[in-house]
Amino acid sequence: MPELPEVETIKRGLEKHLVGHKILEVKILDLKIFSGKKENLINGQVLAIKRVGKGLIIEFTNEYSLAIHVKMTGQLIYQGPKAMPLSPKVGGVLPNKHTRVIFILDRSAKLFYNDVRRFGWLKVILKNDVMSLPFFKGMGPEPFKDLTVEYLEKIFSKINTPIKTLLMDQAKIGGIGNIYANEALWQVKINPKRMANELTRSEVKRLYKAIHDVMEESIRHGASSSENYVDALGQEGRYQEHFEVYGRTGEQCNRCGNKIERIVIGGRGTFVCMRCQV
DNA sequence: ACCTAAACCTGGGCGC
DNA sequence: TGCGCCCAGGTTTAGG
Repeated sequence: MPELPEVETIKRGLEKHLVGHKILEVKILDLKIFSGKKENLINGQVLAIKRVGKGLIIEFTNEYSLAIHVKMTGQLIYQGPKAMPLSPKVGGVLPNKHTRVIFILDRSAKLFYNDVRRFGWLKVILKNDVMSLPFFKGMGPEPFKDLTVEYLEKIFSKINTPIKTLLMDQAKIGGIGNIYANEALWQVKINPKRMANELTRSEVKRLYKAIHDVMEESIRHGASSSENYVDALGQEGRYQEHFEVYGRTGEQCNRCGNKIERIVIGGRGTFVCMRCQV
């Protein structure tokens, strides 16, 4: 699922390829996922790309921004004039049947938004209003930015919910989703069912480091394409090859050899080694 | 206020 | 072959 490392990788790709382009035309193929006036983007030049949690913001030289959330199955793919082979997850050719928006750019380039499940959204909005969107407004501190051990100790101590559920709560911590919550907890041998307020100081400290470690490693490997994630050029990441627990039900734990189990916490699939995660 | 669970979607995998 | 069912899950919304 696109979480911080996946969205960060898309962001870096767009910074490299999309910045400087001008939008000539916007073709909206699915009204459900697009809001705001597309006219406000026409002839706008892309100035900067920002990421807030799992959300993206494309800023233009005029007073507008395009806020984007790809949710689970959204893909944002840039195609320059020289076509480059795309991952099979994109279907090889664009547009495909899941293409929801096509941005026609100057210099014979295009930007496609594909989304199988149609949960994602794109909003044209005044720059000054972006952070007042409910999604951005409620975002908690983020790894690699303003998240600190002291903050984690503070919120953990007063929240009575399983640690894994809390890690994925965007209002408390921005950017962590199911993959990295599972992976970080395995790294520090903490059972995802443990209540957040029962963690020791040392566990919180190690968890803080593990969150950064797994995400940094993921970004280094081009993020995770366990589902249909691809980067801004339609290429797959490789971090799924390094998963220790996520999606590995029935396989052996690389640390103790026990079988990885799938349990449900907060209505979400959770992967855990019941022997070494206590 | 705090916590849980359903709803939103579609395609893929499974059992029959 | 095909039908029905379950599952994936980030965020919002509704309910306890």
